[in-house]
Amino acid sequence: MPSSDPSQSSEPSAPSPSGRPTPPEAPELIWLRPERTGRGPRPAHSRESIAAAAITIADTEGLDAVSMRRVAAALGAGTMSLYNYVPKKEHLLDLMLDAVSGEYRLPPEPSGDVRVDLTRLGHEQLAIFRRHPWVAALVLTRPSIGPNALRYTDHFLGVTAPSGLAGGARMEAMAMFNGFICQFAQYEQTAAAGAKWQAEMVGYLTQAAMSGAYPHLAQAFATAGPPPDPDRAFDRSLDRVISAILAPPAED
Amino acid sequence: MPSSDPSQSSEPSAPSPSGRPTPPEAPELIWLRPERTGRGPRPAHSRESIAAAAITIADTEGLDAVSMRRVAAALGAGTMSLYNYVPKKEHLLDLMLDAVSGEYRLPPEPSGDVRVDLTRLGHEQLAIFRRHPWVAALVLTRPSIGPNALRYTDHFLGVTAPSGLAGGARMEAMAMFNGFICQFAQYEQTAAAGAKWQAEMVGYLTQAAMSGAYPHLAQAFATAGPPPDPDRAFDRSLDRVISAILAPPAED
DNA sequence: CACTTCTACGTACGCTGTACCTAGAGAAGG
DNA sequence: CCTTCTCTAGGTACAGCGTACGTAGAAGTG
Repeated sequence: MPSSDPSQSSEPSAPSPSGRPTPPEAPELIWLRPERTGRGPRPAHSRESIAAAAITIADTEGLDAVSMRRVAAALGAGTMSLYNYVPKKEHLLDLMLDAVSGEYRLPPEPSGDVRVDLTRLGHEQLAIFRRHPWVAALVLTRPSIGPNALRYTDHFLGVTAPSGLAGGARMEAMAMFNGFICQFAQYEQTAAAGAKWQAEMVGYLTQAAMSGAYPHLAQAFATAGPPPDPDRAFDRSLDRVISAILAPPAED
Repeated sequence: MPSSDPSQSSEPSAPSPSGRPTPPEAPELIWLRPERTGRGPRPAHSRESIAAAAITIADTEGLDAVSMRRVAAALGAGTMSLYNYVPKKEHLLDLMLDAVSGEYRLPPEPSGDVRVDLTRLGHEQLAIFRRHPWVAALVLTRPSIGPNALRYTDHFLGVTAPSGLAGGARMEAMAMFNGFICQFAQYEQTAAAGAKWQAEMVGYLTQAAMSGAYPHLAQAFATAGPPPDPDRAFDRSLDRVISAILAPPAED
């Protein structure tokens, strides 16, 4: 089928006539690139194994430790060999995120109570974020929707179907839902990262509150009780988010 | 006063007796470090001018272009001189974020209507995020509270004071409020970043929806109307967030 | 068989953050 | 005054990063 005349090409996207074939329009999205074309030798690795290796590194040593060299070494491959599987490092991150999204255990059928289903889903999401501390920060800055994330999306849409909200509204709802949980997890992570940082922060805040320059902050400090249990705080806020989601749309 | 006997030092935080004085406990938080100690020559730059230079670079060339060398060059200084002002690059980012927080124009008195005040505040925040496209991604991953951010916090607490919520609850409310706006801005940014990316994403999604593997996604696609105006979508979702915030706490 | 197309991977480049060191400026103590 | 001490300025250097490019060989296609 590629035997058409190569001489005339009005489009600038045509393959260059030079030595290297210059794959004409390699999609930016890695999910649109086939993992295997069938020609040539069989690859020694798979996207799955690559993602797993990278995730192991990120879990144990942090996301900064995930470099192309490091992952390649973990696979027993040369550094540049990785680029046969992953055109850019960003795509490696995409693979990692989607692999983590594969950890969701989604019940096959909605329970019938939207609140119950969403609460369950939220807890599962938080558990995943806690299991992989690097995920929250990554997903906040890099939205990427692989096959497993699509499964999650589909599940969310199914669970919220009885709410009476339209498709677009449920998409927005999912964005709010995920966003809240992500940020909660991210906050937990940074707080847990450095005890010294947290101690200094508390000192700085109290000092600021007592300086008189921030009266409402001082008042809030005074009326604030003991630091809340994170799990209870999560449940409380998640409840608010779910309520916000399920409220009937405003008639403006 | 520092003429006490240096021989015995029971505390491990004492300056080491070696040649270098080893600044005993430099705080990790840059806001706890004095900008100037009074000794030695006057610095040629200020935190403010450094932050301004870095912000200009980030605004025009993106956050990735903000490197220590680049900022130093913009200031007409040697690369390593920057480290006299900023112990680590992270702290430069802290300076940038707080400088941007200084752009808030906060009305001196609450209007009396909490919803109105919060809506106004949200719009101002979104405007800032749109003015500085790099801020959203940064603040999502790096919470840092400088003096200007404290002003904002204080304002928020003041505005929400009539809501009847306790101090801690209003802190959580602020986290949700800021988090939502941040994420909205961040989504806008990534969507605006690459038209090609967006086009591919749409193609990928529709293809996925039609594949039959994601029935609810397909259904949502079918019932979804035209892509909503971003400003209207923001207002709609912001309204929901404010409602969630102002709802009385659950009595569980 | 030849031909094409793939994989594997070494080398190399430009860039990053920053540890360390040397000068010299200028305030503080005698 | 001079000495001393602390600060600033900035050069050099290093380890590590992402990745462009080129080459060698394996595997599937005609």
